[in-house]
Amino acid sequence: MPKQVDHAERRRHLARAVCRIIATRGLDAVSLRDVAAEAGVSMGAVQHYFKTKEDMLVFALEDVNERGAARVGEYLAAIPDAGPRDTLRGVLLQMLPVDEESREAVAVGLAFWAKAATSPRLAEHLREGYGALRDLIALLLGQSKPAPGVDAADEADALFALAEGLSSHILVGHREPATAVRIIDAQLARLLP
Amino acid sequence: MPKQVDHAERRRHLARAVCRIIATRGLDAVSLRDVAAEAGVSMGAVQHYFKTKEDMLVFALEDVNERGAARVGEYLAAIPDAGPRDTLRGVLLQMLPVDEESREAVAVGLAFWAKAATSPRLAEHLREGYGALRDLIALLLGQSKPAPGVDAADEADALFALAEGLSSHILVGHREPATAVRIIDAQLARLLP
DNA sequence: TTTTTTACCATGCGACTGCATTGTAAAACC
DNA sequence: GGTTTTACAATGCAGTCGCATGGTAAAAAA
Repeated sequence: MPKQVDHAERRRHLARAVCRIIATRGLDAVSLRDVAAEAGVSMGAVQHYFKTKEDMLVFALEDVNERGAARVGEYLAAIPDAGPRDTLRGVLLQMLPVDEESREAVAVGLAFWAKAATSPRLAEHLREGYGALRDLIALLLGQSKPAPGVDAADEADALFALAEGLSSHILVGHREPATAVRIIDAQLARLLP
Repeated sequence: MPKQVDHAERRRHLARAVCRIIATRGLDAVSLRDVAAEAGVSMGAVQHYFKTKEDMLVFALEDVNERGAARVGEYLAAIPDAGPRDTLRGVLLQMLPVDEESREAVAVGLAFWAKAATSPRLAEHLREGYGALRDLIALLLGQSKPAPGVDAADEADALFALAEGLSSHILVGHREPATAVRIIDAQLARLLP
């Protein structure tokens, strides 16, 4: 065998190149050649690590989801003594594209979301990725002593959809992050008086 | 000149073929040849009516937005004596993909929305298209005697983003329309007691 | 040392792309 | 009735695409 190589790490390296291209030039600008160039390897290397282009895209989606989950995990670990309400607020605000990293994550997510409308396979992968986040929101909401008559599951879906919609608006430049923060705070104030 | 032809009508005919392809196979499956086949014309005809592919896509976006606005207009005309609150609810529910027509509109909108993340020109077109709808929501919300402390502009943005997010979830099969209706009703109940 | 396996790289191929070009039939205009 | 203009149709072209193929260098396994 040739020089020992961390297979998974090389794949993540390529996945990040994919995400960078998606965030800057869009999903349909992703070609095997451009990914290779962006990652600084030859095209043969890309083919070596991914059997097909679709495999590469699916892996990139899983990777960006994992990184997003890791970010949320780090955030939660950094505020161990926060109450569920503040934690919930923090998690929701982390979904917004405010810096380059989160902007990229949201752009990639939106691109795949659109593609999932006509691809059941991608839709299933998205459900896996976003399900955990929605469950976390529902859990935190339930722990936050919501106002009477509040259905935790439905309201978690609502908060999730709201944050996603706001993220899209910010991403294309129609709204400012500050507006989204105000809206989310107003919503939390109504849900958790 | 050859047989007199309604130029605008022919363009709309092609635009609808574009939207059908986007809704069933995705935005990147749109090629001039496929559009021609879907519309039942030759490829030369498509080139005759649109100088470039991008022009065709932009026109298709404007057309689907116009049709959406027309639908809302018809809905409003059909319930002339409804109160602003019921009207608001009706408009929001019209944004959800419940039948084939609305599903197509949402799929096309989502596809362009994702593309707008990396295309300022498309982002501007989207803003024009969605701005009127958001203003309508804000107007209806203001007329509905909202609860004290409610910022009509922010809450219109919130309702808009919420309906959009829910629409995406329904579109990819993650949620049922009934869930979205429940969530929107709960939100309206909180805003307009 | 020989063999095998891994990690690439370079190249080529057929399919497809948007777009330009050219041709043609028909109807409005002079 | 000839001319011009419009509405297509057919074809060609350069470029790009995903993917298959074949080769090479290196290191683990024998």
